[in-house]
Amino acid sequence: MKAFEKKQQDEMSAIFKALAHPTRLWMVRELMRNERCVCEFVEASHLDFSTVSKHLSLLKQAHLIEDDKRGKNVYYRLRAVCLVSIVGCLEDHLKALQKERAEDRS
Amino acid sequence: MKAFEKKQQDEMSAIFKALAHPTRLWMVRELMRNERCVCEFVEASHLDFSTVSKHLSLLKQAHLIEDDKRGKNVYYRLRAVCLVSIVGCLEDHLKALQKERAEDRS
DNA sequence: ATTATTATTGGTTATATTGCCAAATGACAA
DNA sequence: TTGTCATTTGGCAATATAACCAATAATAAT
Repeated sequence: MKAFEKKQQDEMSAIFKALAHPTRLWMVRELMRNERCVCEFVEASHLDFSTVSKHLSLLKQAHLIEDDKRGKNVYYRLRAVCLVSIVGCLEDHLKALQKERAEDRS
Repeated sequence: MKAFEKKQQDEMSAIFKALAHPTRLWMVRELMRNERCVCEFVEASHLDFSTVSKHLSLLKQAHLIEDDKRGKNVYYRLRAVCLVSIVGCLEDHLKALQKERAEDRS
């Protein structure tokens, strides 16, 4: 494999790794609806501030979200628009699997 | 969050986790082209047979691929067709990022 | 039947990830 | 300046992951 292909593959698996944690996937899906500040995630998740901040920073490193300091707060929003279609695609896939399982049972 | 939503979210992050390892992502991309038997992956990756087998079994557990024993060999093939568009989507995203970086440098 | 081939499973060790706490930073407010 | 609020960073303990080797299973070939 050529070097730039390898690099792209590693970047892509870093993106998947960022989405691989339930909390981070939840965060991304929240940001698909609207921007949010860190404290809103803290409140909704009952996780420590530091934990939330680290999850967000990991998503940012993967270039999936971006941030923006306004007043006292740091606001995060979606950067990778393609996540919307990716999540939609996988939702359909999971629904199809569930339907298969339901039919197998009957 | 409702229970079935939570379950779906966990299943989805399991899918992302399965794709998060460079070797497994490579495997999926190979299977996007054609079915392959375990020994072909072993040969191409220079990894141990057991390592390859475990990676494949993880992808199978995530319902992304399926297998089929024929003769001496176990053949794996893609099950989740949506992976094709997902990978394509992310390739475009990464290319766009790279272009941005190139423009920032100039 | 015996042996060879292909793949999976179990066990171990090294490394990575996650979560919390405590401490540091940065911006606004008094 | 001093203090306060929102966030980030560093450090630590618990848990999860990945790689290899060895042992086992299943099937094909002799």
